[in-house]
Amino acid sequence: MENMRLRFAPSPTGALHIGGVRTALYNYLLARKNGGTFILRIEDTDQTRYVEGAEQYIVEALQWLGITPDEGPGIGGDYGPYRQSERKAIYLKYTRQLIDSGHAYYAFDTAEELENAREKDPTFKYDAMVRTRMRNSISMSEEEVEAALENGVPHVVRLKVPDGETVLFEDLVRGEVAFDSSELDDKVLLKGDGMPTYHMANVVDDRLMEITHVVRGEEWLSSTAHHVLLYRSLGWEQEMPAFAHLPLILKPAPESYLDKTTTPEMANRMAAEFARKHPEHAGYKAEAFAMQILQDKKNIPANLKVKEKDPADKAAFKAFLKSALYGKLSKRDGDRLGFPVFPLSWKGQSEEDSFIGFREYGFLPEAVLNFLALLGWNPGDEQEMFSLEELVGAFSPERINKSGSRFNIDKAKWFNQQYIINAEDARLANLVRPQLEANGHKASDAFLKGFVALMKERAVTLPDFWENGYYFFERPRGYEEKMIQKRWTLERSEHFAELVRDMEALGDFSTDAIKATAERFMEKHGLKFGDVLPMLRLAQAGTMKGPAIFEMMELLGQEEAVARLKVGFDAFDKIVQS
RNA sequence: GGCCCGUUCGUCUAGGGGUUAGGACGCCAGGUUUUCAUCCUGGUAGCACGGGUUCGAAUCCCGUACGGGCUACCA
Repeated sequence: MENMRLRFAPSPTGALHIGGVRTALYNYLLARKNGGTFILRIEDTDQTRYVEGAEQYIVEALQWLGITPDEGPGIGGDYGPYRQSERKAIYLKYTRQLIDSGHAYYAFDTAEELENAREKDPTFKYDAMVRTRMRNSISMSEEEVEAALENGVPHVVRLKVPDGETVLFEDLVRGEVAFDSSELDDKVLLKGDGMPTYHMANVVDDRLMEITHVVRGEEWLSSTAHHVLLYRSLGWEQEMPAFAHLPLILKPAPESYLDKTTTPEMANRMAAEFARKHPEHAGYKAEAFAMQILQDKKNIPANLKVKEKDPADKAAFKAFLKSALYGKLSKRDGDRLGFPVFPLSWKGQSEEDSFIGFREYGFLPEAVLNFLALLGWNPGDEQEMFSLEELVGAFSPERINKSGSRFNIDKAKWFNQQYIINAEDARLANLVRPQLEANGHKASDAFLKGFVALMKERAVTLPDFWENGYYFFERPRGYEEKMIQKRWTLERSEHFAELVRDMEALGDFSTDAIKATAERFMEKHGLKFGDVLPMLRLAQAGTMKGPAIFEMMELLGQEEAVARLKVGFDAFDKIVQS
């Protein structure tokens, strides 16, 4: 298709959720794949939910991931402005057009009146049936309406949804979707404060910005019928964009994070949260029941069926547990489960509203991208590793899945490990340097590059470099005693003193030379690799885990490596003596 | 409750009338490695259920169950 134009249209209400990032990614991929345009549009029509810094966050997050818009606020483009708050006059114009053409009407019902109506009848819907008995320009006389408008009576504008029509549209992911217009309510188009609702602003902007494809989350599927009606009423049915509704990202499967130790903890947390959120059920001891359900993991879904005969407390707790365990991935899940669900860290007004991001957790952007791309889409072959460029080439909306996918942090970590292993040493060195500095260390570029080269196969996230390899920068904090008790004797200690002298005398402290020295030593005293190398390792690192010991010693340098041998072997003596 | 969408190993998924139901993560075992990790080999585990259509159904149809979304002057 020529001139394909797609947009990512987030609302600046806080940190951009990982699901939003995926929506942005899919829009970007589709646009790039077809040589089209990718637009960033800020949907800031809700003044009450506007959050300072959220727009900046969105821009930064997309930038970190390399999902760069062609048009947008701060970028420019021929279809601006790209913030909806700056387009008020435009929405007003089209709202008037809808009123004039009889597709929309003024409604003067107050929020309280509507609330009351809903309280009386929970199924209340502002539709063709009820609009004739509400206070609006359909039920009122022309004079009454004019007077109300002139007197500044607060009002909204609603879409006049036709009765008894079938609204059909083609979804790129789901195929044909049908709604009976009698089921649809008269959605508010223009709010009391003069701002448009999502529905109005979205449709108007998509048309004016000549958007050809709307790719968005499944939560919009239900209101798409309204949008189709809006396009029709505005006379834009021919230019209506194609729709693709993405499946949701769901919470991780409880089976993946619950084990013997976390289950009681989780049960207590769930019970506490339930008590906090539902004071009406205070006194109900939920812990025991939560344990019972969580322990029998395989049966969670079946068990969670809420039966009417259950006592109210139990039924309410079951329903609560179900949504806490399954359902859409939420902001709080990150903290609760100990991994990020946001691209970047976000510092909100409170602790409650602050979250760690993938970047700060130690993920590489390409790993996040790769993981996210495959959550709800697949190329149809068995390729798993994709660069952004490769994704552009392989992407096709037809291959987007219909059902929601559970977030799986283990898979994300695996991708990250793969990308770390394949990353350039110089790049990793720069990413790791801040951690050293935070711990009061400095290192040369050459040393750092050597360090990451030795450690990168052992790092899943960036902080692992420091946490598992701190001993490259400071002396071991202690020595794992088990191997020392097993292999070290005072008799051997005397032999090892000889090895220290040999190492100290070495003119060329290269890996090969160190190795040759160690081998000569072993041969002379009838020792095996297993007798000597663990001792060298422990003296250098304090732990049995780590990279190749001779290479490690070369990187540390002769002076430091030999010093560590001396200090270490002395310590070993004390350990076996005590 | 109503409307809409969905359901293949624990998870992400391929497969869309005849397949030993394939791959990846995880887990387990073995190999390589002085250790850990990487890497390699193998294993574990799945078509929600009930009807139908058909010679034959994971695949098509209907129903049920389950899951999700929407049901605001929020997006």
